[in-house]
Amino acid sequence: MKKGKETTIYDIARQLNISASTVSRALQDHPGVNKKTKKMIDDFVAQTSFRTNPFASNLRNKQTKTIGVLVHELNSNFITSVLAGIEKVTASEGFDIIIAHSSESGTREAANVKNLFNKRVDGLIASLSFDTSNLEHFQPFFDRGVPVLFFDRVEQDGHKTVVVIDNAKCGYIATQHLIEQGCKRIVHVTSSLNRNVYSQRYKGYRDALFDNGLAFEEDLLIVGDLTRKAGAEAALKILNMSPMPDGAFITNDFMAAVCMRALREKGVAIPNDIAIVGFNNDAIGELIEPALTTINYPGEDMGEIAARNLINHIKGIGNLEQTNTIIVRSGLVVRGSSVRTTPQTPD
Amino acid sequence: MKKGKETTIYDIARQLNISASTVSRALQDHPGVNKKTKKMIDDFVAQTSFRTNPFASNLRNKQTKTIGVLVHELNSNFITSVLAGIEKVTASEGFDIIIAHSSESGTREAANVKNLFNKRVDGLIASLSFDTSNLEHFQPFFDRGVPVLFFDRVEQDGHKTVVVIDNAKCGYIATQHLIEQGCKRIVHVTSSLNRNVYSQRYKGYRDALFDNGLAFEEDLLIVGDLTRKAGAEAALKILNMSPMPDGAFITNDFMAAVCMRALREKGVAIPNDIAIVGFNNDAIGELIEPALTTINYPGEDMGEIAARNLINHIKGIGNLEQTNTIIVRSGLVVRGSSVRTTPQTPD
DNA sequence: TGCATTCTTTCAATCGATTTCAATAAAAAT
DNA sequence: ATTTTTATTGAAATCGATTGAAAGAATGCA
Repeated sequence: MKKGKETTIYDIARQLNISASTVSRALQDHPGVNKKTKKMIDDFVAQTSFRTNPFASNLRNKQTKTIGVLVHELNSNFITSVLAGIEKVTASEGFDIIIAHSSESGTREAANVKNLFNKRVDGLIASLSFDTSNLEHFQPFFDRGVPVLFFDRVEQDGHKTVVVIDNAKCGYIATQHLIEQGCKRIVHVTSSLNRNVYSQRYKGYRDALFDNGLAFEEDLLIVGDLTRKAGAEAALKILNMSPMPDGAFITNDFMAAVCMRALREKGVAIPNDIAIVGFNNDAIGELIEPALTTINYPGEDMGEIAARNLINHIKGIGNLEQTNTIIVRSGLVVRGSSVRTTPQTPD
Repeated sequence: MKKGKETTIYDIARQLNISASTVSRALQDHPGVNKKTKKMIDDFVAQTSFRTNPFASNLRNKQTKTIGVLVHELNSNFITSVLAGIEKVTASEGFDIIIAHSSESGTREAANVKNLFNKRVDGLIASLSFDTSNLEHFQPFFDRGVPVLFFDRVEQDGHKTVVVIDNAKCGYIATQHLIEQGCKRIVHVTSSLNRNVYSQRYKGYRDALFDNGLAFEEDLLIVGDLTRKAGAEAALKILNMSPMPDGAFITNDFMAAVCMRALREKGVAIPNDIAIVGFNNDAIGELIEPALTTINYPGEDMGEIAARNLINHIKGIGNLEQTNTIIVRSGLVVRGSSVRTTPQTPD
């Protein structure tokens, strides 16, 4: 049984005394094949272990039926949800996905992009790494007309098709919510403001402060990466502020959880001393104490929408170049970490 | 710039007035090519946008440089770590991975296996779904001699190559630890005992009880799936037991976290009323209160080891058929959820 | 100088599926 | 009965890279 020759359409043709062309056509349900002939071929194929050779076929067709997915990191709830969404659509359309992750490094991202290009994916879905500053490395795709669709972490130049949530609005809602809980001094813990997601949330935060007549202070902005260490440092900074802030909008649930734990260990009461809102609606939010108020960020939907649009473009239904920005709905999920249980003392 | 013709080695050959064979050999660093010729070709290629056509190449070589990864679910910290480990190795070896997930369904698993087979992956790394009861659907791989390596969730028939941790030992250690903390009635919350990982952990649990002279009672075994709902139900069962157990070994950190939260909401003190040990060392364990004692389960290492062995087999270095079982080290991580802070009253 | 040896390069076949064009057979129309 | 359509099928070229065998060029040796 080991490593025998693969059956090919020629083998089938020979054994049925017909030509390979007919076999090929029959297998593709080409209309111009006699029903009886097709049945004969189908029956025969069902008995043998024939599997079509995708390389021969791709070589002719110049289509790979594969799309590349480039993400900044695999170890996050959000990303795996997106992948699940993408997978759902691609699988049903008979496309494979090749997943590459950049570990937040622009260099690795560029290498991955090049690799996916060489593998001749029919399209690309990408979320940019932390320190990606331009899209030069995507140029081969653009030049060759291979569709690229960005999601979540995107460039804000407005010339590319992107699938995002309204980060500014979410930032605004989160901050507004804290203000409504009586918070007057709200810190914002976030990451590199060069990335659209973070700069937009920051913008929303600033706008909400402004609209409510609250002053913004530089000190209230804490920028770090998204590691556990950064979360702990943020907590430390918050503790050392005086007066201590009474609210925190943290750009990521994991960071928020780390922060909360550190603060609580120092005896800070949440939400009464400081109310907290996270971002992402990760599973973790419901398991920590108090449960975390957060922005629901529909990863699976984003994945589905991205994949659907890309595949439609590839298939010639719809056109990515017409669609510029697809905004996925998102919203606030209120839980214990932000809802004050005792009345606030006025200043 | 759009969709121009791809450059091929024939184009290169024509423009340099040499034959395509020479170009092909030069690009593969074949020794029998004159240094000057090679340099000329390399220089030329560097200027053009040539990229080799992997389909033509695969068609000849009958190698896809792709390995399939079949997992039961994407939405877990453990699995993404495994994927990261696999990706690390495969990327450095120039292999692509195609990821498929079965959503814990045996039917989808079979469909995915078939698909990966048709895509002609050079090898397969798989973790079985929940309700997979036999390996029939892998038969095409076995028949054709395509290497398959199972990890974590495996069949226990001993004829396949597997990468696992010593689940029985881990179950034993976890239980022993609880006993050393003074626990006398220890529940075990787990999942389908048809899966090796859970049955082995259960075995370890039983052995530890036995070795310490503690009786096992059917009631102390709670079997469910790994959802949040199942976690909440388990907590309810525990609450309704009388006398209430004083220890819990839960097969998964997420479930443990859900359980803990539910118990605490009912006023149960952890670890003093009930000490808890989880399994997996997910990030969540350090963020909940109290922090969760757990078994460290090195996903990334398993991924790396699996990929390394598979690729070595494919490359003819080493042979999977000689290696039967690879056991990855693992161990207990003690945190607050299991360490009693007040002395236990004797019975 | 003549012949053997080593280096390079080319020729041509191959991998397997697809598709254009032509050929044949069968059915329909005149 | 003959011509025109229509339905099926087949022959052969094509996609692009690879490789064994053969030819050609360059070098060594007597």
